[in-house]
Amino acid sequence: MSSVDTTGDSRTTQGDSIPLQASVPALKICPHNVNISCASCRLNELCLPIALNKSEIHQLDEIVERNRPYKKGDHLYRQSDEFKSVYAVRSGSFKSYVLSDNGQGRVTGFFLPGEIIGMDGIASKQYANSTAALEHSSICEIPFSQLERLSHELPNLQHHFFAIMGNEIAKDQQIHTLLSSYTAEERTASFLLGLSSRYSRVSLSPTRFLLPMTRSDIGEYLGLTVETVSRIFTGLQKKGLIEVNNREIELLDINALRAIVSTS
Amino acid sequence: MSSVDTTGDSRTTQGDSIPLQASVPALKICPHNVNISCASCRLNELCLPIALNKSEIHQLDEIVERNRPYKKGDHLYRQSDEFKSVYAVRSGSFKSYVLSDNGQGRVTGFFLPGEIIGMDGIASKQYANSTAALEHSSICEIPFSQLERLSHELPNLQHHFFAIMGNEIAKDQQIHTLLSSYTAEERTASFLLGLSSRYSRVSLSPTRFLLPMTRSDIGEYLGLTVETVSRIFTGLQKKGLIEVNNREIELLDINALRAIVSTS
DNA sequence: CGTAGTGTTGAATTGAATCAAGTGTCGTGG
DNA sequence: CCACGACACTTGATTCAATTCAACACTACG
Repeated sequence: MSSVDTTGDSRTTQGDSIPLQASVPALKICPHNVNISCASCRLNELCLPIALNKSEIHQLDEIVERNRPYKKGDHLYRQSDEFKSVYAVRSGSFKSYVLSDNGQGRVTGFFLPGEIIGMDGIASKQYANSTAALEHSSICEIPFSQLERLSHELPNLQHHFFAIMGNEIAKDQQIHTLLSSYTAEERTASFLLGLSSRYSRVSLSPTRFLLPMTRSDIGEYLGLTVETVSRIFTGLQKKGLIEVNNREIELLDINALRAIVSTS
Repeated sequence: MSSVDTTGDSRTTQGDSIPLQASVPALKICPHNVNISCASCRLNELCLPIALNKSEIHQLDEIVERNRPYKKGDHLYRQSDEFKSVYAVRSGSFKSYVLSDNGQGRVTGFFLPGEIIGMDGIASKQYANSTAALEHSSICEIPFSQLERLSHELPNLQHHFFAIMGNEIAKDQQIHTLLSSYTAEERTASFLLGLSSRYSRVSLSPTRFLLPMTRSDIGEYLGLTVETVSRIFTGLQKKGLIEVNNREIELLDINALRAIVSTS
């Protein structure tokens, strides 16, 4: 299942007209290589293998399926599909969303390298949302029944997966607080700071990165309209806290952004 | 630990001046009995023991600590306390909340009998919120390290606890959608319907129950002010969809409430 | 019996949504 | 390589849902 092409970095620079990635540390993680193992994966310190020893990692490797890369817009799964696997992002990014009755979507999450997708399907045995690639991306698919079996054998893995799920729960509750009491500017600042720390987690710049999602995605995620997100961005720019050019963003004053968030 | 008093039902009717519980099926689950086992617990079909066989339930019983009942306002734990246990509500109800920097609280969840509290602390090893009893309540405390150990031994328990956590994740994401795109009326209707199905899950009336929380708690949970919650309640009452008397509520037209929710 | 907490209602204000009109950007096919 | 069309983004003017401010009623408890 996986001696596909290597696809390489054909699209690393997709979307920048300015020669940006030449002057600064990489703005992207790229290797969409399918012939990689957990043991050699650059993300193994923050993904599932964390806390596993060599032989355990090898066992994990056995159950991980590395599919061919996903193009922008390709779906990992759709709402109500039978739950089968969780997915670890290896490169690129994804968004999860639900379609409300009136047809318009609401984004429930964004996923960057090293993060786990699909845990919302565990209980009901079907996915509660749809998940699509925001750019050319690659994925490790982990069939859940096998993950359960292996967790049973490896207490470290069980412990770690409990922790991953607990982390998801804690994160979701922070968002609950964010949405229930923060203003548009506070939400947006918090969102940018969140992205910042997630990028720095995978050794990318915490102050300069490309937004893989549209303003509309951000708005749907934060409970705001596109227009408001746009206005807040230009507002923050005018205050000198950030610098936005299209999808490229630089956080000029992290502390001031933090101050905005903790106002609430 | 746990041959404390039995405390009984001293306060089952706390809060109702109208002789309500005489005329309808019990509005409350009451036994705050500490001398109960998972095997004999009325909630064992929906709490942790689900899917366990007799001998497995017995093993679970061994690690569960049944503390003395909690009075209204008593805390299970506080924000930043070291994470040690998860808790299953046996009777009564609880709320989780965080205090924002400016001092005012934000409710992150309500917990009814059979539901599990404290999973937000698993990843970071400390609780992300404080949790307090909303009324006289009783709890089963399950030390997490022991739950992990036992989960390792009992695949059924591991499977079920993954499901419980997955369910929490799915539920949190529904709230994300609720908060990011529903109007005040839609949120409130959805909240009432949610309570309704959770009460019916523990064999209480799905159409007539006592709200254990204040309007202010509801507002903080739904991202609304007290005044708005109050206005929405009276609005729904005027439309004939519900009947509210203080903390006592009756859902007169569930379908109409559902229609409000799915408008969005 | 009085006081603190809880809940209701009204009037004024406001933050974000909506409506509307544009500009900018990207990918496609000629 | 350029032109075209679709989509993404911005900005302004107006509207509206919910908050805020304010006053008051009810309830529960020591």
